[in-house]
Amino acid sequence: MLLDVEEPRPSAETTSKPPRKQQQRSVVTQQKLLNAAVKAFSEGGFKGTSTRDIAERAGVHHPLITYHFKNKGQLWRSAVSMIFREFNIALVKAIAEQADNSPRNRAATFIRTYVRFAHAQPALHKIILQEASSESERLEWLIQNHLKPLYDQVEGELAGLQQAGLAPGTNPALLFQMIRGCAGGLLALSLEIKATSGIDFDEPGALDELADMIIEVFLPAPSSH
Amino acid sequence: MLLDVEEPRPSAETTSKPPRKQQQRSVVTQQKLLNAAVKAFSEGGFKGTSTRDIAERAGVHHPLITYHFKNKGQLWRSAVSMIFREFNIALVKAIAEQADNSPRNRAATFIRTYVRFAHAQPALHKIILQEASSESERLEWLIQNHLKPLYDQVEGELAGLQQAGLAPGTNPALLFQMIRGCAGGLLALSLEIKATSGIDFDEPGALDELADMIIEVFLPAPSSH
DNA sequence: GTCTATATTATGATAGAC
DNA sequence: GTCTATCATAATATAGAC
Repeated sequence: MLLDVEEPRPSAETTSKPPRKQQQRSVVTQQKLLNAAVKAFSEGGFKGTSTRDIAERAGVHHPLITYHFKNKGQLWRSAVSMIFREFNIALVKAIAEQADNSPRNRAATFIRTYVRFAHAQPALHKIILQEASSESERLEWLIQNHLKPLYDQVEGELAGLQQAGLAPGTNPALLFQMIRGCAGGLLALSLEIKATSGIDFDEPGALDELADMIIEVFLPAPSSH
Repeated sequence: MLLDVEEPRPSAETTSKPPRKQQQRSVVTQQKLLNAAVKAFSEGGFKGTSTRDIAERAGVHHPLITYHFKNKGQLWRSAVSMIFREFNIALVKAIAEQADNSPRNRAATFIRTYVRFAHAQPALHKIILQEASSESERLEWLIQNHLKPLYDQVEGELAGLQQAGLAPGTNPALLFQMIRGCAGGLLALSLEIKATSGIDFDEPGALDELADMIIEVFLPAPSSH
């Protein structure tokens, strides 16, 4: 059966029907396809990526994409939702684990988490870059389901920081976008940046250097060490 | 005949042969194709853009692409070289026209010029974003022919600013990339940024607000007004 | 310099055997 | 749930008429 990752069917506990064991086996195939799709779409964009390429990367026959995800567009949505879900989990976890829960420290934690995640999963930002280049149904879907909720979540925090004199500028929206561009945006360009300016974000310490500099520049608060 | 935009043949004045009038007429077609290619490639990436689409946008029959540019890859290179040439012209002009030629003012002029150009010609940065997502011959060519020369040109300036205490951080490469990400990177995402955070870079003053904030954040020097 | 026609391959999606 | 075979379309590129 077709499994829609966006709206999973009710679990066996909540239905009177017995669970279908065949679905559980297919989860492996779906995961392989999703991982391959994330990588392929982030590299080639939606139009520039063929379903055959995704199937090859996953080590799966290409008609299985239609079987599990109905079509190319649904596979793309499922793949995008997966990486945003992982990012949100990482973010919630990092915020929960921090000792000092002051506004400035929450912002610093957000930046460090964003930088680390964008390095571990550069597809998060690469896919945004690929899709934001022109109007499309996919871009609208991406904004409405993932980017706008994330922005709304952070905006209030930044405005508070600015009013407290802990962040520069007067436009919190602009401040957020600049931080995002310096964190995720730079990590998405790491291939080019390594070649032009010699910065290798894979080297130990490079990620922390970037995060520290972003914090130094955008949150020039009293020293915390 | 096939005209290579990268290495134009010598002008009629420098050769003993008479000028070919047919070539002069074909320049119009080539220019239409180049303009269409810049737009199409910046929106869909290389793989995601078809030569038929480019020909349609240019209002030209698609076999003419092969005729004028040999193949899709050569058309891409010619289009990219065109926008970088325009950018370099704008940059040289802006630096030459400024009154105060101090290092800090040169940097500020660079930022303002970059922001304005990235808004007028978002393809400059969009094409970089599209290509930097994965390794390819095109990315290597882009780095070697355009990105590395531009970086080398700016690096020394920034290191000087940092040593004079006029710019934050210790890594001039990182500083350059962050400025680039905040300027060109944000303008390339203007569709998404408008939808998520309401910033419209087409509105009067929005570009100056961005440039001012970049200068405020990255060049926190004595006030110049 | 411009056009039509076409060769060849790649792509998204489906049908039906197992 | 998995596979082979296949269809219809779109892609890059070329050949050759005008």
